Amino acid sequence: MSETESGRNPAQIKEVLRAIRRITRAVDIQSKQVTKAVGLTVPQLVILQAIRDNGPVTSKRLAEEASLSPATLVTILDKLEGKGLVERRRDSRDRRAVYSRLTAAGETALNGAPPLLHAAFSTRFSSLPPERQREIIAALGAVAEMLGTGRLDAAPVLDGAPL
Amino acid sequence: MSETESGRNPAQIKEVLRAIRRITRAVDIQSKQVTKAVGLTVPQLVILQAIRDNGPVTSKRLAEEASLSPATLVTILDKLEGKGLVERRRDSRDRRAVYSRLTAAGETALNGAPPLLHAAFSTRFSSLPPERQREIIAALGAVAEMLGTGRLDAAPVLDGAPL
DNA sequence: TACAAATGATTTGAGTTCAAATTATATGGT
DNA sequence: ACCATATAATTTGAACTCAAATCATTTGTA
Repeated sequence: MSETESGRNPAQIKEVLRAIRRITRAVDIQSKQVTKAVGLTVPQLVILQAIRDNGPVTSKRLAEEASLSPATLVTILDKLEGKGLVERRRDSRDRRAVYSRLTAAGETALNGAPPLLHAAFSTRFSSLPPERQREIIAALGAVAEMLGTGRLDAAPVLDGAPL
Repeated sequence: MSETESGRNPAQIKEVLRAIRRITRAVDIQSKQVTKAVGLTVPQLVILQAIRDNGPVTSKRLAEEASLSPATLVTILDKLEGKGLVERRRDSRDRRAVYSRLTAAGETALNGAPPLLHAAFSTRFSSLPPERQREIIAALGAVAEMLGTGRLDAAPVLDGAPL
């Protein structure tokens, strides 16, 4: 079945789509498991981390940081605020902007949180040769790029791993 | 801190997670665009294709084929049946099983459907050297494998190794 | 000054996704 | 035959996701 056609190759494209679906599903399932274990979903943990790592930060920036739409971000922030893990406050200078910061409870929750990707994945991935790890990350990044995510400030992603 | 070789490399893992989020987002956005253009979402199209390619087929098989949970599959099948593109019928021998098939309208809809991944992606991906294409597909597959083979069972994600 | 355009956050509406519980049917063991 | 277990589909409940519309505020321009 190995025809090496140089033009469009729908079969290859289909493979890509298929792999993406498998990855998405695996992540979803993992997310449910984490949720059951810690009471926080993966997106919630991601945002919590982003707030911790960036200090008081606007919603706009958080959305970019986490590759989420503003709409999605707000719903997650609503949940986190509802749980008392995050505090939102309007900037007094520019009253359109809203800054989020962790509460003490938020810090605590984050410290007790599990790794965001399945432990088994971490183990397997870490046991690959560093070179292979870089290849995989580069490939994922390339796919994201080609899919048009480009939009973002793409610079920092490619530290010494040229495609 | 020199954590060069202690095994785990959180930074790399984080890169992977980040890339996956970007891919997921790109696919979501693409899906919305397709929906607006065709009136069918990407998952709906995927299932439609799977039915066409597999003939009358059980829900269980469809779920596996598309890497979706049974629950998700049913809701999509509900939508497709509601639109008159798919027909479900119980097997008379094994009355637990339900077979889906395309209606004439379903065939038509599928013939007019656009490629499932953004045209821009197809162009870019197809213009890569075949070898690079294979590399990327292999990398995606490897990630799916490492994530998915979760084989669940007993993998308590406890011991609070924080991220 | 006044008013339009831009910006930031939010709400609304529709869809997807999963686990867990439920319903219906089949199969295997006693 | 009878009942326990297994299998297939479905329902239920809770999150996530986005685009588009909306509200509030700021900035730029006539």
